[in-house]
Amino acid sequence: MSKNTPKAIRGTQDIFGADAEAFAFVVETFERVRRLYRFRRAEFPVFEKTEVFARSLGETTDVVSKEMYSFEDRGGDSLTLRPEFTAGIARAYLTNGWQQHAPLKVATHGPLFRYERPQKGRYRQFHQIDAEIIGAAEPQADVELLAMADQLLRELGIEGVTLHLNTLGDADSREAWRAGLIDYFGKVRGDLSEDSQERLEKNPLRILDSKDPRDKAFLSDAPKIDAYLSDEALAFFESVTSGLDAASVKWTRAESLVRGLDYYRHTAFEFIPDEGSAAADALGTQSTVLGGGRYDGLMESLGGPATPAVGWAAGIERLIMSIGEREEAPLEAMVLVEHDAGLAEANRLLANLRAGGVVAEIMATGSLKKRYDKAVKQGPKHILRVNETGYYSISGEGDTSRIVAAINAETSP
RNA sequence: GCGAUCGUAGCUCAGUUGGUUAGAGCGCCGGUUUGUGGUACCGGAGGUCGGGGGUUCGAGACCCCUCGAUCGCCCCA
Repeated sequence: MSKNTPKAIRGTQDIFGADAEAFAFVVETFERVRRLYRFRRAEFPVFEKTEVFARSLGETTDVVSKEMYSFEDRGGDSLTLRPEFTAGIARAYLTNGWQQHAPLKVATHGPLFRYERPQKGRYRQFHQIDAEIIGAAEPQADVELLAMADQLLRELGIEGVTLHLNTLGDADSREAWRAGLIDYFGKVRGDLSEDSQERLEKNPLRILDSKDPRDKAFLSDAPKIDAYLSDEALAFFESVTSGLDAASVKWTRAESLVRGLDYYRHTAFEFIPDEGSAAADALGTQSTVLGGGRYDGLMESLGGPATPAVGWAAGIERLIMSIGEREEAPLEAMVLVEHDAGLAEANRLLANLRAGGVVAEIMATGSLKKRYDKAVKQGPKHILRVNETGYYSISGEGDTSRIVAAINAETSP
């Protein structure tokens, strides 16, 4: 490679071969499952006005303050490449008058952008599948959304992943809990890690999942959300869990599972690989494979009416790591042109084979020996030989009926 | 933003305490053998050793800077 060949942008990836097949498998499976649950397909802009994210995520969050790809366009507007789906979908819901479709179930997928240090399972351009239910306040929506996620993971063949479930309560419960945590951790502030001392100011809930041993000593006695839940919030959570049980979605209570963003209420969840599972090994420390929650506070932050909603997103790259590589479609028929005079006949054959649904390739360059060598290396089930007089024989084991039918088919006009 | 490890051919890597024209396997191209199909053999192309400075008679190797990769921390899917 010449030194003046431009390199790829840090944190981006060129996906090819078995990984690309796995990527397609994830998207195709998601599309199939999403139809079963009647989620409607939607596409959204890759960039939005910066305020869409700044207002919904909160100016002080790490994502907004230091991880967004923001730029000024030629008209002087500040735009941002989407760092997540939810804010843009909320904006679309409000600006398009989609209240008329409420409760609206939407599914989408595509690239997202975050200026972060790349590491295992994290990229600056990454890809997610995403599902949201907007305008539904009932716990039934949470149940349906989670059932869909659970079925998707199973259909992807991902084993050893468990739904970790928590509730953050309604706005009042959440605030009271937050105050309780600040009070509790504030008393031992000096003994906390530097990171957690900072979290105490910015994001006290996050202290709960600190990995620092200095913090862990205080976690077991920390106030629990359950002590602050209103009757309504508790009833909501119980409806969700009983619904999951009825739908046989396995889950485990995760009292320290929280969300960094303020707009989350009630249900919060992540699908996390069990310790020691193959998926856990494959994912390293980026353990969460699918996560989401209820975000009843979001629409108002964008100037819309109070609108309840739940959603989740899953990183396609992480799903790929959990399911491993996928084979490309096997080659069924290799048309081997022994003599250049047979090229026209070979092209006729190829057209017929492919029209008949047969996976076919042509080999027509190099010496005769090279042609056979290269043809064999591609592992075709059958080789169709063509010489200067045309097609003359087929070799290989197994059923050839589809191929023979295609060979003999009338040439399409 | 912080830390650790690493960057040699298209790919995977070797390269002894610094010492002549930087190597191997695979892949690619050409050829020989073979029964016009997986074999074996012969030959060839392909590297300013990530980039830039420095130390030295001499740097792929040592030092500094920089870019990138990988794995952690923060944050998060």
